Amino acid sequence: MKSAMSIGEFAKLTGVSQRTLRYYDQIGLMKPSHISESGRRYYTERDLIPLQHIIALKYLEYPLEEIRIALPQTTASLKQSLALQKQAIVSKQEHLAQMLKAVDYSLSVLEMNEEPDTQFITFLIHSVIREKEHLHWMSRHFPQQSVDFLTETMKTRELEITRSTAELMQQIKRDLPLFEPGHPRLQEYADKVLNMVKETLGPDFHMEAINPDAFNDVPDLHVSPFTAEEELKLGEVFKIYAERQNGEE
Amino acid sequence: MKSAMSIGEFAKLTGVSQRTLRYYDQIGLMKPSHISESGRRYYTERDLIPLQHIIALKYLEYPLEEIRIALPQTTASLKQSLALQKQAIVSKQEHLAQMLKAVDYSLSVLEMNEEPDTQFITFLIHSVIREKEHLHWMSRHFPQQSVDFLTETMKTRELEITRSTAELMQQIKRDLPLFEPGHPRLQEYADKVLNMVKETLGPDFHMEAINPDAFNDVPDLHVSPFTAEEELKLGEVFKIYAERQNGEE
DNA sequence: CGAACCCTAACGCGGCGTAACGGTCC
DNA sequence: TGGACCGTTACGCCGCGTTAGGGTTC
Repeated sequence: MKSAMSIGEFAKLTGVSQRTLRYYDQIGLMKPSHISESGRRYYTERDLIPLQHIIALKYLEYPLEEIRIALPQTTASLKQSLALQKQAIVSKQEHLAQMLKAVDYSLSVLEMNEEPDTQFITFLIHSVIREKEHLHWMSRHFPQQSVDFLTETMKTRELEITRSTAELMQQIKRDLPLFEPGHPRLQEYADKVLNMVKETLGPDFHMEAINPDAFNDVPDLHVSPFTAEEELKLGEVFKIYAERQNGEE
Repeated sequence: MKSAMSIGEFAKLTGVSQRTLRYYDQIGLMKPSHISESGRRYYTERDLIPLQHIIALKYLEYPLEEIRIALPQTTASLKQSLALQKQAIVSKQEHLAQMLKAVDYSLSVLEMNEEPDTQFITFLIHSVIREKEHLHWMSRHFPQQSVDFLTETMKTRELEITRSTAELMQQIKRDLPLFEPGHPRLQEYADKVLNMVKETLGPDFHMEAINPDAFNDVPDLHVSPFTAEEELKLGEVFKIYAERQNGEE
């Protein structure tokens, strides 16, 4: 029975640093079994148990203050506290899943082309950040049918759709300054955009059904893949596209 | 064009606090477009773009210092940096999955019985913390066949096995002080334990094949569901069990 | 006696929140 | 002129790591 250890020995035995042990002593979380007259801390095997408790709860990311409270707790409150902690873990997992999605989008766009735009990456990440708000906004302003269609589509084809949308936007950004709004190249892009919209929102979706006021209400203000100038020119492109469509019919 | 905003207006517009904007100014991460003679900060719409970049990278949990470096970066290094960030996210996810497992074990044990033991919960959490080391230790000292069997079993029946193991240990802890080592109740427990071992390590596993020295090498020292006294008494129980087995055959 | 250990005190980290106290704008 | 805004300065948070400077043990 090696009953009394110095702080150094105890630290080696447990893998907890001397500084940490002194800190736990200081905040009253765990005091050593004995303290000599000269102030030296001596630990025994009995100190292992509370320390292992602390390590276990720290692993679950309890703050030290909570650990102090939780250590001498009853079953009921322990259960409750663990349930809370579980909730916290789950929401962190959700957060991480979102982050992972954002990174994956960004990486797949970066791999796609030579000269990517940081603004574009930013846009992608923001579209993940604001995903929930966007959906909420849509369910306020778009027909329920379209929202359902989108949710369904996203479940299975999210990465694919994000990628091709991103690719299309990049092409538009590249060619927009090179051609007139009426040029076949840009008109083709307009057509592609509308097809993508139909693909994601369903064939029954029509832009005309949306109240234009809805767009004054868009949540993530000012985060767009396009500059103000680009958006203006794009507006012209779509105007011409609409006119030609009406003319043909 | 409302081009110049005070810090208050800009904060409302972007949802970023005044304190944060001043802090970003202070550390040179993002300075306002203009500063008046009296020292007031004025922001314009142009300031939105770098701020959105910052928000996006913060979302990916980049530290501010990295953001400052990353903002004017080339494609190649941006890609590399994102790949690193992805790695970090994935390992955090793994960590969270482990935490979740630990909490779930603990909760399922707490739900199982009336009078649970904090030491027992601690043991469960530590068994998750040390999972990898345990497996590594086993692959050094146990036959490969048994390790493979265990890995396979765990893939499908982990929670179930953990639960029943926990239940058995709790029963043992409860009855151990009440009976003599040779008592049928305790002998039955010994039998159950050996059956559980066979169930998880495979029917071909035999304790005698293991070098006793292996147990001087166990990684998570001193974290056991039993006290030293309990372990001693348990030793006697198993000794008697082994003698009776040999006698019968 | 000296090396190896121990002690306390104090700063630093990151990203702000939150006073406290005073100047500036309309 | 007064109230709403703005400014700087500085402490606090959390869980220690990391000196710095000195005492104790064998």
